[in-house]
Amino acid sequence: MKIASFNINGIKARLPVVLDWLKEAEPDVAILQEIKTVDEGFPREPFEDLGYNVETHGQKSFNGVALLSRLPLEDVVRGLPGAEGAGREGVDDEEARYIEATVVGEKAVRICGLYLPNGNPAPGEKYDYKLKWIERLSARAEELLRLEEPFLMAGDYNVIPQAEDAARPQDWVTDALFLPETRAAFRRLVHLGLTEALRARTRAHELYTFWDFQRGAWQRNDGIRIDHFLLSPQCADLLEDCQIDKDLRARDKPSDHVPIWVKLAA
DNA sequence: ATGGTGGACCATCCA
Repeated sequence: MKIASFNINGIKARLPVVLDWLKEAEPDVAILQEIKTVDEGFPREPFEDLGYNVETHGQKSFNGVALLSRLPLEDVVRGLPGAEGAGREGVDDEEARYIEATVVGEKAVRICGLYLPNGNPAPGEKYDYKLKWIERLSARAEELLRLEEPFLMAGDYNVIPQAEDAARPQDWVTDALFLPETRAAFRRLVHLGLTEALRARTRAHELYTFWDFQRGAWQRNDGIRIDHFLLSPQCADLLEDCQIDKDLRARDKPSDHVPIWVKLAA
């Protein structure tokens, strides 16, 4: 089973790119972030025409996540638990950033798709919200780990785990994506017992998933690795491959992110 | 210190 994650930065602007990618990459499951539309505004038909079931958790203009799957998506849950009092002043979790569903192939895999808050500027309300969001995600991971079944949490974490995951780490030292407190929170999540799929497959450097639209970041390969797959132990046992589709960034009207995918024996 | 680009959408917010 091939499962891909892609922050598409707006489905309305990215529809041709995403459809072309699906036809080429042929993932069984696609986890999308930043659809930037309400559920009713998501163009379901072109994806259904490619054989995908579609589940969305959207909002107007910002954020929004979706799951596409050739196999049925079962037990869909929208939103990350524990939003009570976790939001910024007056915001809470109207921010649509999380969706879960189960896909049953040879084995059942629980798929958690997430768009973790950016958190800038830090310090501030937005950064507090980001750190709380990671703690809520960790609490959900602990719940799922108790089941001792295959699950994965994938998406745009907005976390640069280590200096080697940025072309210019010195440019990010005061940024919410790379602050020590951010990296420590991400490390605590992983250390609950999850496996970071890409690093389980390679220690190679210059493996990035995001290049800013500004300052010619792509042309200078000034990238960062912030899109991740975290696997439960039972899921990690099924891991066959994990790669980044870097070439998507060079196309017309690209997203600022590129897809990352895993292959599971499931 | 600022503005550089891009998306959603129409006055700015977010990244």
